[in-house]
Amino acid sequence: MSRNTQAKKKILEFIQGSPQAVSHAAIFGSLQELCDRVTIYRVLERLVNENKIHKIVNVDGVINYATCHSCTNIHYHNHVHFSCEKCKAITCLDENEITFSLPPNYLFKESFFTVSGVCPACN
Amino acid sequence: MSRNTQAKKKILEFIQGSPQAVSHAAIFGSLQELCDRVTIYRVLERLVNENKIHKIVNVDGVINYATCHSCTNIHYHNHVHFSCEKCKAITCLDENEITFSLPPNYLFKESFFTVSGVCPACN
DNA sequence: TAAAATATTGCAACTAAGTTGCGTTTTAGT
DNA sequence: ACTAAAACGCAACTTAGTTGCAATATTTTA
Repeated sequence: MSRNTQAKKKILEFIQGSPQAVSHAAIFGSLQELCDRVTIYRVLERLVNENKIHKIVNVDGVINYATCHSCTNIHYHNHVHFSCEKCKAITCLDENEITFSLPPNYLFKESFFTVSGVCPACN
Repeated sequence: MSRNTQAKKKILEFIQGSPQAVSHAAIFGSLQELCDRVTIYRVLERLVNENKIHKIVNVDGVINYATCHSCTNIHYHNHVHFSCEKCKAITCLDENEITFSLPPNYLFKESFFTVSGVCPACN
């Protein structure tokens, strides 16, 4: 059973308090003295397994994390994530629901839709 | 001006001859004695800049490369890439054209649409 | 076609992201 | 408060990708 530790609480609060998706490096940078960097990786893994947060793979390959706003048990993150080239912010464009269909005999598990460019704040 | 070297020719041939997107590691594994691994990274960068190939960021964050089938000058890879959990193959589902619209004041540059799951061969 | 200019390569060393093993500490249930 | 299991810290490791620089290969042009 998963335990509600100090590190887990603080990390989840940090992600929930952020308007953007955050990377491991960003969490470690902000919560420096909270815990070891390995613990952050392990907490993030637990939070993903518990459906509290979800992963977003950035265009450079770095994994970022954001809270699930509208997910119950079934994860269906079929909205667009926007990655700004200038300020590096990764935001969820929830208004953009994407629909697509897989060809026959494909089994769906997860989807990642990321668009890169420049966000309004940097434009 | 870009030169057409041995390494570049062979690497492009290899990518063109592959039915799937390939990673740096896969290229290095197959073309072992062709050149240094750093050269592969640099050749891939050049091929991307010349619009001969395009990048696909896999769900695990590893970057893969595939040839551009239907691109002229403007890159618009708005089709779905499928990443198989079992055989690890990354294929282009060209039949799935995705349409979406960005909110006002967003500048579009690139898009990455990846779906993970199990492909027909492994299912 | 030989020389000069410059793009490309190999090597070694480096960074950044993420993982693993293991002994110790903390948490939750009784 | 006791105990078992979960979580932690630390150190070491892997994998992906980058950088600087001297040596080599490709093009250009004379």
